[in-house]
Amino acid sequence: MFNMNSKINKNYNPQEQEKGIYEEWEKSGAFSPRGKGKGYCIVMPPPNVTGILHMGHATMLVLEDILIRFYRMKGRRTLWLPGTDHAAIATQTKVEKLLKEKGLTRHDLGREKFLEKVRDFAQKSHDTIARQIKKMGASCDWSREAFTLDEVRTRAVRTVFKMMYEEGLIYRGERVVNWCPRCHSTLADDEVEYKQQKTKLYTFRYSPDFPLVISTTRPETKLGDTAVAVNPQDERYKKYIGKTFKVDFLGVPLSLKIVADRSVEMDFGTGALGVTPAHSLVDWEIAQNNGLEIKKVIDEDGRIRKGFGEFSGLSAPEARERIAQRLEEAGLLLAVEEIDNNLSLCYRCDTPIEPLPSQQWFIDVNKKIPRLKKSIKELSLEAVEKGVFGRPPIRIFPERFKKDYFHWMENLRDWCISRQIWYGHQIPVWYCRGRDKGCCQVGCHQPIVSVETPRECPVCGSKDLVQDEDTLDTWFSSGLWTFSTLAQSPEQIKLKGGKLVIDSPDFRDFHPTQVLETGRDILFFWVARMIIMTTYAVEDIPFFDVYLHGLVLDKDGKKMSKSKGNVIDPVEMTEEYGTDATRLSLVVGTTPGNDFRISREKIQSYQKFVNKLWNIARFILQAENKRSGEQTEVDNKKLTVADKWILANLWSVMVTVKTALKKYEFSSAGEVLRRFTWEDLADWYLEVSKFEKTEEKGKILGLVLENLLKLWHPFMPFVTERIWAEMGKKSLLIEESWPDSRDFNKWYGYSTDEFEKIKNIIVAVRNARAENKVEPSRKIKAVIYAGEDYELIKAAGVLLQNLRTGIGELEVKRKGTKIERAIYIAEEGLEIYLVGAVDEEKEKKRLQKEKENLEKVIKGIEGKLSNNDFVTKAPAEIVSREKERLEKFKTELAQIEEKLAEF
RNA sequence: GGGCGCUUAGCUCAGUUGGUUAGAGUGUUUGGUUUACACCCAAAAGGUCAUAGGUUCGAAUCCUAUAGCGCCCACCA
Repeated sequence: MFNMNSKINKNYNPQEQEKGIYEEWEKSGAFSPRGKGKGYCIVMPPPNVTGILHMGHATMLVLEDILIRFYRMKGRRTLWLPGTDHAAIATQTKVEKLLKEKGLTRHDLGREKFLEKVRDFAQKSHDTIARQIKKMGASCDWSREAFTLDEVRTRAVRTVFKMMYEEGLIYRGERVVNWCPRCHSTLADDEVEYKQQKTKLYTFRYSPDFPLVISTTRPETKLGDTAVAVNPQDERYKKYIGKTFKVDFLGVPLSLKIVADRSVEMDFGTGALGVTPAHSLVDWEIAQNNGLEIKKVIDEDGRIRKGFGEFSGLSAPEARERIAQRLEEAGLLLAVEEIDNNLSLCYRCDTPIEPLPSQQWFIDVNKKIPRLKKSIKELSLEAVEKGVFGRPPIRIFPERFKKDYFHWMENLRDWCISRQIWYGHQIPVWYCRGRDKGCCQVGCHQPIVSVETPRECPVCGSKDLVQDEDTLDTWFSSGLWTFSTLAQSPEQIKLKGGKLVIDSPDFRDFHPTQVLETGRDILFFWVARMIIMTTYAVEDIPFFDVYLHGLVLDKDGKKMSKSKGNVIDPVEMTEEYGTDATRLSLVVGTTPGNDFRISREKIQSYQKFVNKLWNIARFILQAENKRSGEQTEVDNKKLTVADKWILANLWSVMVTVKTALKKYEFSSAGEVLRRFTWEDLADWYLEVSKFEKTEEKGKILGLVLENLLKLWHPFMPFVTERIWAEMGKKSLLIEESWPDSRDFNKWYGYSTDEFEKIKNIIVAVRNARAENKVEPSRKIKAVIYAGEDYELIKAAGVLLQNLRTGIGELEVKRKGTKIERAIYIAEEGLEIYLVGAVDEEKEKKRLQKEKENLEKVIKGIEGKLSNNDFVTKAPAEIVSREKERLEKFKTELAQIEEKLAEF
């Protein structure tokens, strides 16, 4: 057993405990699925191997660990499968930056050498990340750890690629793509970022004889215009539609067709749009619809290509200047104005994007899959809308994100999956360079798509094959994550009856996975793509539920970023305040899907809580004066009102926590537990137990602690496990079973009212003393006229005297006469006099305040009850409750008024 | 331009299907070496629930509009 001290320290020290406890868990095998229960699986969103863990990762780990520990304790056969993502572009960029410091580029090293460097870096990152995941207490099954780029996952990637290719969903084509001239790679639509900025809008004529005037922010691309588009409704231009004009644009001949397109806005600029099919996504589509010629002006380095007169060879910005200047000289430039514009930037390096036509691989999202008679888009929409393959619809928490999902999916365009970088899954396509049979000339580009690396061309038998240089978009491989991780070896991944089959025990036990938990910013990047890939390939949903957490912001509500220097490192926090405190701070007080702030102060406050729990345990273990592991039955007949109260409350906490966790309401579960622990247990019941010494107390305290530790364990695994050991338990808490409220149903029947009454009296006495400024050390005499509650108050005398009320002598009667010159409390239908300590001025003030309070409430209730509509229309139960309350307050008011009359 | 979220105590946030005098943490004030904890205990102050309408017997909660803040999507040539 780990680090057991004979003496229990006053303060809990997480640093001394956590490592040993984690090792103990790992050794026990508790992280691996066990038993025969129903499978419950979460596949961990794989952190990128680009460096270290951040608060977002920590949040993900904590939420998932809570679910996993909860369901594990509930007896499910639980698997949490960890892994990392190679994050192609991000990782490659990181390494390129490191090289740049030495004045090198990846081309200086060559593909193989460079990849070696990247793999090295990735391995180091991975090791750091794995260590950090453990530090957070994540109870995931390391024996099944996966990597998006390992052998098994590669097999899955290639197999799905081949399927898609053979079903005609993957095609290679020329399209306008987002091109980063710096990275020399394409970017997916959602990898493009926009920045608001001022740009010049040039309004000009192509040539003196051309009838239309157009506006543009990018004159340099106008060299490639092949049409001018106008709105079909536009009266000004209707007469030109369909005509073609030959013009001389600053020495470059253009042939411009006038076409109609609804996307052209009549009131923007001149209402006429110069169409540049090669360098604008919108224009490309107009060109497709009208069969226009595509003329490429800018090359992959961002320079003007040959054949454009004096402009060839210039960079795009240079060409822009030059053209503006020439237009002005020729008197064709009519206006230049500043407008707000969104500049497209590469999300990795902030370089302006150059839309370019280029040969890329795409997934067709609208083509019907022959096997399923539906398109990828239809399938993915249905999976959330009404369910597919006999599964219920995928549930998204919080539900509002469903709308975002639908909107995104409905507007999804063909997915460009090729990237011009080296790190990642190289596209499993080979081209034959054999010349012997004349069929496979260089450039014939008849692709060979294969899972295994092919040895020879199936057509000509040539062995001179070359693999496509490009790699796949990183989301292609992470899109397969929920099922690719459930294969243990490449051989288990097969094609059967057209669909992909994972022939493994894990897949049978754990797919579909239960819930995909991740940051709300990843919904489109990843969650949507998993739904696409899984429904397509394995004909099933990847998960039943999606839970999205918000972004972690700094204490000023700003996004954390290295450049702002406001990053709080989660691991550093665990070292400073303990992992349990860090975990709580990421869970309690947050709302699903909403961003939340984190600060040292917040974590610190939970550190205090952890310590509080530690001391609660310390007290209970001392009070019991034994650390017996075993619990004995409590004798129900010997319970006091306080005993019943704590047990009944514990019962309802059990139920609340269970229901909340099942609905992913982490925060409210934690809140309920915190309240019970600190207020009910520590502030009240433990205090009671110091004075109300009954035979059953020790047993009850032990029972409460034991169950409380179980309920807290998913949230604070370390400290609870440690206390569990202190209790002398032989087993590990992680392996214990969740308290089933049904086993404690008798507690449900216990009334809490009596002890609540005692509590209220005690609070009222403390308050009255404080308001009268009675010195704390001064004992006073109390006389209580208890009426029907005589027995109850009599029995609770020891509590009334000891729980910080400063009551020395206590006299309890059924009724009696008024006592003058005493502090007077009318509470719970009782009359309480604190004798000999009254400060007339203060007491008068206090009673006055009481009176005003009561009058306000009474007025409110009377208002309600005098309203005929309320009495007739509100539920009878509400009305009678109000009546009762009115009675009670009126009695109290009368008592206080009578007392006030003395002054 | 389209959509979403937020606006509740000085600060950070809860507030489940409308129903006691709207809660917590933190901060503030007052007072406490009380044999688990000063990382503690007790008490208190502090809110026209953004604004204006509406629905309802009853609204922080449902509806409409407005304002401010934040985010997402689309993108304007």
